[in-house]
Amino acid sequence: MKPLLHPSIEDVTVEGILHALSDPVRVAIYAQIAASSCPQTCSDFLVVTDKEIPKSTLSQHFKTLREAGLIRSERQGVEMRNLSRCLEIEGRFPGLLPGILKAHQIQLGEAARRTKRPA
Amino acid sequence: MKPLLHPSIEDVTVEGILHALSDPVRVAIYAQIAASSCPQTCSDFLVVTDKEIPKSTLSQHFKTLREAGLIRSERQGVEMRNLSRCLEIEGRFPGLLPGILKAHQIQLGEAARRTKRPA
DNA sequence: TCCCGTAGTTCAGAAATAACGAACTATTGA
DNA sequence: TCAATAGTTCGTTATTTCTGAACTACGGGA
Repeated sequence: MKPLLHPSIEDVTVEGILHALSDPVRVAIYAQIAASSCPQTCSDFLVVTDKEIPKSTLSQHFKTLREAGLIRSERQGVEMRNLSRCLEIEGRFPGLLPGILKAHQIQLGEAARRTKRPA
Repeated sequence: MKPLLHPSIEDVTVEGILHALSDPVRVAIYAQIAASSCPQTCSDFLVVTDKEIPKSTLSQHFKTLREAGLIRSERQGVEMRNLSRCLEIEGRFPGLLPGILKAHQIQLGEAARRTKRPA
């Protein structure tokens, strides 16, 4: 099995980051990894946004996030620990990730309000 | 010909914005429209990032930006004037676009420095 | 040591999306 | 009315994404 690919921080591109986070499932995954202090496994996300995700699809999503430079994945025994590279990215592109995550939060809040008080 | 579609600001999504700006050509177009005080036409972008873009492709790129809510396109005589909706978006997702545009600028600056002093 | 269970990756075919040339529509000016 | 300019739409081709099935990797018993 090929070793996992982690781009060095200077190879990370804005387009790559935006593409990785332009998918609702991936941005939800990334937001949780970035918000959590302890690393998250893939299996923590078999259900995202009330939707079941096949594990092969999930694996591809993690690959996309990893190769965009957003997360670092390390094998820890039988499972894979994923943690955010937000500090590195903040050093290179200050404000980018906070802006995206904040916007994501706002959108989540609006959706919650809509379902709570429907019309 | 169908009238152009402009989503109302509450229908604009973070994912849509990120997807629209995850393409190098589109982010370059949008950055120029956002930076310029006067509206820009499609034809201003037949060459972007030193690459010729076929006009049908260009038209699709503008459609993507438009339907993501990033720009407003208005016919003015024979041409189409495009202007940024950044104020509206800033009202809904504060910091999102500035963060992305700033990161884009940083990346442009690095690329320029690399080609000026190669190796 | 040899299975077995769990966690995740890889592969391959199908489905969805994007690119672009050719044909079309809309507007202006001669 | 005709020609020229600016963009859009359509249809085909190319690329990307999704997902089930098969596979790899590691850990823990018997």
